[in-house]
Amino acid sequence: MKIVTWNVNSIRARLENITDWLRANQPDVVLLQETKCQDHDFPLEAIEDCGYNVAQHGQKSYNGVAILSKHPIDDIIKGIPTFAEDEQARYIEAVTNGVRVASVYVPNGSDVGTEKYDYKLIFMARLKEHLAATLLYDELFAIGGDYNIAPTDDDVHDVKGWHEQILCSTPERKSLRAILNLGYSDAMRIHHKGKGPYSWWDYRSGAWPKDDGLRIDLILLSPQAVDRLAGSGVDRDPRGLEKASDHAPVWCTL
DNA sequence: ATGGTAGACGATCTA
Repeated sequence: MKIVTWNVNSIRARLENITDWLRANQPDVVLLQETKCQDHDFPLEAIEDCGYNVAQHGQKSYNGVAILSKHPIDDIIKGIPTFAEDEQARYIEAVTNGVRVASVYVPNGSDVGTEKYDYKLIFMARLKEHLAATLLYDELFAIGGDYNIAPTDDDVHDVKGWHEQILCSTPERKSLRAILNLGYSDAMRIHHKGKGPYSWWDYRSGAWPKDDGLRIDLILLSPQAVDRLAGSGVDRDPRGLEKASDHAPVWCTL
């Protein structure tokens, strides 16, 4: 069973890239972030024509998350249950093919010390509370998403340039460590040690040709899921295409 | 301290 997380930076602007990739790669489940549309504007037919069921939690202009699955999708939860007051569409969870899956779009945080940064840390604390509670179900559980946090310096091309900057600051990394410390694993790091690979390259300043990237897109797995983990990786190819998202798909197989 | 690019949307905001 192949599970993918992909920040597509607008599903409507990226539709052909996405459907081409779905047809070529045939993953079982795709966890999307930054769909950037309300539910009624989601290109449902085009995705269904690729063979997928859809669960979505969208909003106008910004954010928006979705779950695509070749299997039936049940028990859909929209928003983090421990963060009911959150007005932004950044979390969706469901059960499909016997696996609980979630798509999360963690706030970017803008700059260290800003109001948006505070919101990011609150979001991470609420996410941790929910994941702690869900861990007690002892299920196969995969939480894929754009965490907007590079876990360690190995996940950063330009370590000096990003030192204590947004996406790399110590409080952000601690908030992610706190989730891992509950008992979740960063799937990619089971198979890939050392520097890289990255999952996001800024559109600005020609980051992609220089491979000046960060690994901020992760799939976290419950212990039960890690026991079934077979492989993981980043598919860099879609990042090099015309009209590419600034993020590449990150995958694992159970 | 700023700028660089992209998307939604229709002036800026977010990333």
